[in-house]
Amino acid sequence: MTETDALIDKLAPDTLLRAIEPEQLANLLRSSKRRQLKRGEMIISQGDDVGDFAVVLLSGSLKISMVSVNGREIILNYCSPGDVVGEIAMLDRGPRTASVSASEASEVLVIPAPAFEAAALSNPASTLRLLRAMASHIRQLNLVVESDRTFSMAPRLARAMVRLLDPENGKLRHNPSQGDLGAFAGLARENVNRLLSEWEEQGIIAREGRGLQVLDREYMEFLAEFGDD
Amino acid sequence: MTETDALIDKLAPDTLLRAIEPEQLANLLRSSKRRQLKRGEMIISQGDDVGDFAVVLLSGSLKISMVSVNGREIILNYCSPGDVVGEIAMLDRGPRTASVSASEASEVLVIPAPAFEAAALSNPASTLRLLRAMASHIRQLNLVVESDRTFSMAPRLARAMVRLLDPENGKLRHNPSQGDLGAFAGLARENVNRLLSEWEEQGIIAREGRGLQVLDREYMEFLAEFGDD
DNA sequence: GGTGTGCTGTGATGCAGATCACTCGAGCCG
DNA sequence: CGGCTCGAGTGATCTGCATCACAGCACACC
Repeated sequence: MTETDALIDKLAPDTLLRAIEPEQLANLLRSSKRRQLKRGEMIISQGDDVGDFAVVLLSGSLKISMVSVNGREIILNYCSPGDVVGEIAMLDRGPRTASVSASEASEVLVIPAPAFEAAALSNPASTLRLLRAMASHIRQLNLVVESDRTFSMAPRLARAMVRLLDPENGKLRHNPSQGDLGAFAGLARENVNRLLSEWEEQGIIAREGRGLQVLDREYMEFLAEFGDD
Repeated sequence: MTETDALIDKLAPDTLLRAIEPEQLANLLRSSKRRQLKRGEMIISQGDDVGDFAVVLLSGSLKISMVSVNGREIILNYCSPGDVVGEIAMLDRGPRTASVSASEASEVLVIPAPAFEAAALSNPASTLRLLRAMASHIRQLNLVVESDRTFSMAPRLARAMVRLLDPENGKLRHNPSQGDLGAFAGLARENVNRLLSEWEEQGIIAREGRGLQVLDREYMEFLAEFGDD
């Protein structure tokens, strides 16, 4: 338990858990379970029809994805430590419409609905933080719809890459494969490949084995914002 | 003021405003302004960089849309009385990334951010209602991304029409033109036309002037859920 | 060593759906 | 009234991107 406390202390300062009063937090930790996930392991499966818990990522990285009826995988988002997942089905009491799995070995906190709600509502600061996080999520999704509908491949991929970009070092977080990038940005793996090759040739990105490095961030962000028409 | 009270009483029983305690509600009404909108009039414009108010629709119907850089209009959603709009930019304090306009003569309540937050947070029931509404919104958007990416025209249009369907009478709410339907479902107006003609021929829908009536709802919902592959 | 299994790289082909280019009818108004 | 704008309807064309069909490569596991 104290290790968890330690972990939480290490989280980014603006995460939901950090906004909860110490005593409420202790409460929440008491009723939650920590769980270790191996790479690829699922914590939430699309189709489960009771979503009575939420998950907070403590360390590692999670992938939120859904498989549509025709069998194609869509990666909705990646998560970093401090992020909350699974709140949607928990809050609106609907079925799980997406899966969550570990994209690398991870540690999570599994919080039962009542404990989560109690903690989130326990003080206005944490409630507002949750509301703001959900608001940003909606804004983000609106942008995804916009680019899916009106952008061509290149700017769509650029937008996906900017979303994954680590501002610190210009590398992509979560180390997605080309296939993953395709599922995230909404284009075929083959075309991801072609675009990356092209960008590498132009010196916009560099590839070192599995990882991608964005060299010309200006250009990338321009493309992500305005397309190439 | 009392007229507004009367209006609110007439709203569907499960709207956000109805979940607020009477005294808080009175408070909120005091600091808010009612406003009449003519058909087409805008209440929120994409690009405004302060979003310090939210809007509750009292009567009429609103259209939430955005224009992407390449000039195409995307209709994100339609709203019915009782719905809240503009909370996203208000909550996360970002710029307005979408516009809201009246798709018919409407009456709205314009609520300043502080009053809105105070009211929403004033009791757990209203907070939870707001959280749930936002959760459903996110779920809905995930489905939109799914269909945009993996469905062909017909099921995409079907999904859009099901979203607009009034379960009472099988008609479409908000009377969208074919162009609107296209912007809502993500396909070209010409193709909306072709699909509607086809469906009319097959007796799945009927057209009476501007309005659309869904005759075979089973079929429509099947298409919307499973596509046609 | 051999034989998976997963990711990458690249050409050739096909097609769904956007776009273009119209016509036609229905208000609406100066 | 003629001229306007706005929506519906419908063919012909064009093209971006998915799909198919490979080949090469690293790394694991027996």
